[in-house]
Amino acid sequence: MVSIKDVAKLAGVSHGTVSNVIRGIETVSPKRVEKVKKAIKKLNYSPNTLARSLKSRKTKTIGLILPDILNPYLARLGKNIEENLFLEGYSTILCFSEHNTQREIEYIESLKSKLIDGYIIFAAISGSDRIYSKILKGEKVISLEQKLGLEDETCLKLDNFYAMRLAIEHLIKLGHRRISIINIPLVHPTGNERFEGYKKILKNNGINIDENLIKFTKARKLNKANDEVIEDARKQTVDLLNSNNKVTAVISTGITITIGILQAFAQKGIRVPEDMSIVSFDELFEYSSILNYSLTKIRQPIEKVGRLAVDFLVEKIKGTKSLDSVIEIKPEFIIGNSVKKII
Amino acid sequence: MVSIKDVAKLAGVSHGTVSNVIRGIETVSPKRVEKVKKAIKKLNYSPNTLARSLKSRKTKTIGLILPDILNPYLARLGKNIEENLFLEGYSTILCFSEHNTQREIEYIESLKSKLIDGYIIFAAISGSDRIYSKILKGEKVISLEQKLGLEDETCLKLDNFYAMRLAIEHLIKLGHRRISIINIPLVHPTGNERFEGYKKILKNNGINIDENLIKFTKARKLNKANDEVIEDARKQTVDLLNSNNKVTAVISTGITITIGILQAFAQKGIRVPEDMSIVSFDELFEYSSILNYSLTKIRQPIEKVGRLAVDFLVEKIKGTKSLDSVIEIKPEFIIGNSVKKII
DNA sequence: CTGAAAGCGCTTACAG
DNA sequence: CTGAAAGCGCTTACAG
Repeated sequence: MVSIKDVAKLAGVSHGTVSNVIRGIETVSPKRVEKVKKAIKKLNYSPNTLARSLKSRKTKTIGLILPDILNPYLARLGKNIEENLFLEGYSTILCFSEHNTQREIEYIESLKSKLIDGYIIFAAISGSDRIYSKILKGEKVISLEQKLGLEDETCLKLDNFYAMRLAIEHLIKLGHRRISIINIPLVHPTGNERFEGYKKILKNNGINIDENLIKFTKARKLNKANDEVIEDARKQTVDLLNSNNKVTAVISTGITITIGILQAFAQKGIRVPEDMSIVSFDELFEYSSILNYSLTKIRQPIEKVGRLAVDFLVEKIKGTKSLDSVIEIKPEFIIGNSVKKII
Repeated sequence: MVSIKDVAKLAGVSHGTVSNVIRGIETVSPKRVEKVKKAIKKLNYSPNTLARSLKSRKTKTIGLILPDILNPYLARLGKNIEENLFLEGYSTILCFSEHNTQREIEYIESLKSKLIDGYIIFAAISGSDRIYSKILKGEKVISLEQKLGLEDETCLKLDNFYAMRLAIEHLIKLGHRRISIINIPLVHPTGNERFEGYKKILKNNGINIDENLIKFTKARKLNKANDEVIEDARKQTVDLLNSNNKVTAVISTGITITIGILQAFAQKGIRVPEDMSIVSFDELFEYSSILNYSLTKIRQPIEKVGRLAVDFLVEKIKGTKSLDSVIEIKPEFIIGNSVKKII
């Protein structure tokens, strides 16, 4: 491997000077810059990032931790973040926690020993674990969807209350009052917020809460696959449909749940929107074209979240700006034709 | 940051001894091992991987380059590889080339300067570019799906001829003779192999090639989105359906194409399998449950490919084994009910 | 403007 | 069995 010394020798200068040329330090005379550049080209030299990082304490590498990559929302978010980091000159070490906090810890330990410059973390289950504030002490962190409870943390999350309001008020406007929810487990902060929103907004609109219309998928066990969540959602929906409760609309709190709901509908011969209306958090993207109707949905602005996460992290690393601790992102509401007008 | 010297001081030994303890060198006396371990725990010391790598020339980091992550096949493959690498103690730097060779090159250059231990590469467009053999000279590389033309390279790819034979012979057995193909562009080696297989196997079965039944999606432009491929496939399928050619079955050579085909079917009111049969390379995974029939498909054994890719790469890095240059993987053939029996 | 030198935090022969 | 020392390939004051 060709080192800075080889370049220095060929160019007839000290290796400190070569370093200065590479780093664009202005003090080097034009002739020497020329000679060094020629030598670099001739030797096809590229600096050893490891050595550079050892001294400079910057690795230009970011750790991105996501629960998984099969969920299309997470896949797009991950892709978007990686892309933005690339544009900012950072490499991304991507880690999939498989919704497993223990694994997440292992990843973080490994990343720490690599001296990465910062973290973007979509936490596995519950960010309330105090463990994060210990192992991530002093690190630059952007958290997504849920806070980790760090001292200096910026969290980007959906405004779940607002999102739920969009969904429910749309349904009410079209005449629905028997509105079911298939919800993420409450141990998950997102599940909790969406559920609280559901109850409060119904109340605000003078609709009583009916326990029979409220269903939950089970909390994820370690390594619980998306397939199991789908199956949970399917079962809960079948339960819902089997009981005599006059439900006219279902709110799905996540795309994996939506898939389970649609399975149940298919199984019970329920047509959308003729027999049942549905509003979904998140979306099917390419796959949506397989349906013969378009889903009314709450769209998370992935591009915006990805861009903000990277911008904020870069600012944090540079130390140029102090930031709010929680930034709530407003969703878009996309009206398809999966909701029937019943008045 | 606490360094090996701090540990040495606290333990009252030289830092070389600390290093030996950490690396599990047997020559250190038990008492000192004890003292060092205590000091490490007390200081919460973890070695600086950068410094270690600088000397040892091993970074325990692998670069994984994929065209994108939204394609569900690639997402699963990526996840699987990352998981296997994690189990082997490697971190994964994941790079999405966006089907763009230029970007791929930039990624490789960046990874090289990070002195990563090896590469797993699913090349963007055509691996025939001589550029790879230059920039990857001397690196440990496993290529997926298509060869890069390196001196010492192990390539894992689907046995496309065999896969196509399974598809066509199944169709023929059920009475189909007017079999269309919607194909990946021929510039892509995979597209070429599948198309050659299509022609040869039809011929072997005494069926003449009919140009009217052969359609291609357009070659990807830089950053061409999956949506555009879907749209290409939809258009080609509509063309196919609009011409009077008595087609009874369609072979899709990839899942993105399949989505476009299904869009066209929906648009033209074509029911599967009543009005048209379909066999698809790759699968819809979770999304398949949205369809009211199950797709007959060629399933790539993702777990096997992921496992093999990592095993082979680890062996390559250790230099323990010399490997074949191309390893062809047999697919599974999953019979659903998207093919109608017409005899 | 330039080079010699110290140092980043490790690993790794080697002398004792 | 142990420690002193060289060295990995850089960066970064600092003296001249």
